[in-house]
Amino acid sequence: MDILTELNTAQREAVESIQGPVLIIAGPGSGKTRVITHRIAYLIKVVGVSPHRILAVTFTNKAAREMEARLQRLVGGSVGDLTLGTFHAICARILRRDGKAIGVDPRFVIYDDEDQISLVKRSIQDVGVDPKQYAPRAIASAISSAKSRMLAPKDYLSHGRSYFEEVSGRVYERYQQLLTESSALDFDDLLVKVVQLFRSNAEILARYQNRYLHVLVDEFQDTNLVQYELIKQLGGKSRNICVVGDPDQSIYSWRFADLRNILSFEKDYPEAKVVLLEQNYRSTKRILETASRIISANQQRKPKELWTKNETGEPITVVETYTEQEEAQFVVNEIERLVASGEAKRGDCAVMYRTNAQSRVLEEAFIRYGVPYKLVAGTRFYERREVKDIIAYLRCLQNPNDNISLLRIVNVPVRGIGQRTVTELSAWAKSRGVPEYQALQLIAAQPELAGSRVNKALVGFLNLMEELRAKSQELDLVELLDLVVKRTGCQEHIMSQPDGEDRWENVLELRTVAQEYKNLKPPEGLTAFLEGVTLVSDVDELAEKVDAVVLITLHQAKGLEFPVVFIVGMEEGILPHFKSLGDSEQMEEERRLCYVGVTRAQKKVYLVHCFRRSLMGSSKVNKPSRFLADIPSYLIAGGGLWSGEESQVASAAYSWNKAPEAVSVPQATGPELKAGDRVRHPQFGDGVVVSLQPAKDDKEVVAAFNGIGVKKLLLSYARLEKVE
DNA sequence: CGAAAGGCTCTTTTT
DNA sequence: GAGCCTTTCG
Repeated sequence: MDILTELNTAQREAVESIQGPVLIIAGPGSGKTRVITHRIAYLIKVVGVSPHRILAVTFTNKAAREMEARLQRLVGGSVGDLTLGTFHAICARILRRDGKAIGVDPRFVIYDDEDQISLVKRSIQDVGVDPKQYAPRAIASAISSAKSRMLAPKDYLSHGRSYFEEVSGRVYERYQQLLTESSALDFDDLLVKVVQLFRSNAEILARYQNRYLHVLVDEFQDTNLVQYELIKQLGGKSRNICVVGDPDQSIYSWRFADLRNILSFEKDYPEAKVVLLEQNYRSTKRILETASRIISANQQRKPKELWTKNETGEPITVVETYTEQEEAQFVVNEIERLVASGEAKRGDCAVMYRTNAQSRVLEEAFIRYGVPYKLVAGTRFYERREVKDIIAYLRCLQNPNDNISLLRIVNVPVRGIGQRTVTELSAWAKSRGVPEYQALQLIAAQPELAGSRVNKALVGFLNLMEELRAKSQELDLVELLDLVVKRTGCQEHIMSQPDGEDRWENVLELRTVAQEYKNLKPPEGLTAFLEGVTLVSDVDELAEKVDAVVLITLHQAKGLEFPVVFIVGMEEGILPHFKSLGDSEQMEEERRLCYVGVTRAQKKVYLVHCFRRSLMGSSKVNKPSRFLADIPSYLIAGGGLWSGEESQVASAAYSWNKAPEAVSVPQATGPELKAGDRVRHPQFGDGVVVSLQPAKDDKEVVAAFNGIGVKKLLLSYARLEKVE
C-alpha cells in the first residue's frame, strides 16, 4: 500500500484513523500537508470513498491548488469533484446555489476590505455620527468581530457596554441594511449566511450533511467561531471530522481566529482521537532549537517536544546594521554572496518582515543591485485603483444594485458628475428607498427631471451602463472587458495620469486573468471572474518558476518553506509590533509570529535588526527585539556577539563590515555612460539613461526602461550594456 | 465641475 | 510617508 509506506508511525495513524473525529496537532515541518493529502488519497484509493463525498478546507487558494496537484500525483489522475477550497470560496459556492432560501440574491457581489470601509463610512453618516470621532476602520473591525461571533445587530446592541459599542451597533444595523440593498455580502457574511442557511433550513443542511462523509480542515488554529460552527454543521451527521493545526502557529487572532476552537473540539467530540506530529523534517537542529527557545517563553501554551534527525546545521546569524537601508543592503549582499559561493540560489532565499511598509526599502535595494526578487503583495494587485475601477464596472453589470461600485465609477473617467450631484443623487435615492441605479432609471423615465444639464450627464451614464449590461449577456468575458474599456474611455483616462503606462499594464494583466474565464457562458464567466478576483490572496499568485528572492510578510509566509530565511526588523516596536507591547496575549502572538518565521527555514536563518529606523517620516532608535534575547549564544554565529538587552552597535557593526568583503567590492566598472545613452538591462530590457550621479565608490544610474518605467541602478551591479 | 494644493490623520498582520 | 479630505482657484 504505497500511500502508507512513506509515512512515519504518527503520520500513518493520522491517515488511517478515518472513523470518527480526529485532532492532529502538527508542529512546523512535521509533514502536515502530506498527512492531509495522503489521508484523502487513502480515503479515495483504499477505502473507496467517492471524492464527491469529501470536503477539504484550506487557508489559502494556493494551498488548495497545491493540495490538488499533490493529490493528483498520489491518486494518479483526476480527483473528481472533491470539494476543496477556502472557507470563503466554499461558502460563496453554497450561497450562489442555495442562498435564495434565506433571501440571498444569487447575483450577490462580494465586498472586500476597501468596499467594506466605504460602506461603513456611509453607514456612519446615515446614522448621524461624526466619522472623525469614530474611525471607520475601528467600527468595521467591531462589526467583523460581532459577525465572527454570529451576533446580529440587535444581539450586538443588547450586549453593548460602552458608548463605542452602542455607536458601532447602530452603524452595524445600517451597514447590514445597505449591504442587503446592494445585494452584497462582505467576507464575514459569506460564512455567517451559510450558518444561518443551515440553521433555518433543515432540508438543505441534510443535503450537505449526507453528501459530506469526510470533512478535513487545515490550519485549524486560525479558524474563528463561525467557521467552527460551519464545520460542526457540515460534519454533523458523519462526525468524520479531521482537523489539523498547531496552536503555536496561531497568528490570526486579530481576524478573530479563536484558539479555543481546539479546546472546544476536544469537548464537543470527546471520542476524538488526538495525534501529535512532533518529528520535524524541514529544519536543522539549530534552527529547530532556536525556534523552540523563542516559543517556549510563551506562558499560555502546552509544551511540545519537537525533534529532528536532520543535521546540526549552521549557527543562526544575528546582525545589527545602522539604518534600514543598510539592513536591506546587508540582505542583498549576503544573498549575492551565497549565490556566488554556490551555497544557495536566489529562489532559495526569502526575506520576511512584520509590516508591508518594510518591503519598500528592501525593494529599492534589490532594484539598485539588479537582483531579481518577487514581492508578495505591496499594493495588492486587485486593490489598485485602475484595476478596481474596471472591476467596479463589471460588478455593476452583474449587479446594478451594487452601490459602492456604482458610486466609485459614476464619474470615472470624469463625465461631468461632480461631488454635489452624487450626494444629491444618493439623498434622492435614499428618500425613495431605492438603490442609486434605480434612482437613475427613475430620473431617465421622467423628461422633466432628465432635462437639466447635470441630469443629462446622469442619464448618459445610465444609458452607457444599460448598453453594457445588455452586452454582458452575450459577450464572453474578454470581449466584455474590452468593450467596457472602449466605451468608457478608461484607456485614455489612465494613460493621461502619472504612471499611466504602468497602470495600463495592470489593466492588461487583468485582461490576461480574464482570459481564463473566456470559455464560460456569458453571465457565468462574469460571476466566476468577480468571485475569483475578490477571494484570491497574494500568496496565491506566488509563481514558482522564476529564480528570484521572495519578499513576504511573516503572516503570508505561514505554510511555506525556504532553505534560507532572513527576518528583518527584529526590533522592539517592529517585531514585536508596538501595538502589542502593552498586552500579554498579543505579545504571545507576536512571539508565535517570530516562531513561524524561524521555522520556515530549512538551512540558514538570519535575524537582522537596525539601530535606527525611520518610521512615518521621523527617525527612531529601536532596541533589539526581546525575542533575540531568548536565543542562547551557543546557537548564534560568532559565539554570542549578541548578549541581550544592550544594543551592540560596535560588535554587530563588525559582522556587518565583514560581510561585504566576500562580495566583489563595488567599483564603478561598467560602460561609460552619459544621459541620453541607450542601454540594455538583463531584466528590464531596453531603456534610456536619464541621469548619472556619483555614489560612494560607484555611480547611480537613473534609467527609463520601455514598458517598465524609471529605475535607479548602481552601475557596477546592474549589468548594463550600452546599445549603439 | 474639476484640477491642484494644502492640511490632516494614522499607520499590523488578510480571507 | 501616504492616503484621504477639504479648500481654493480657474
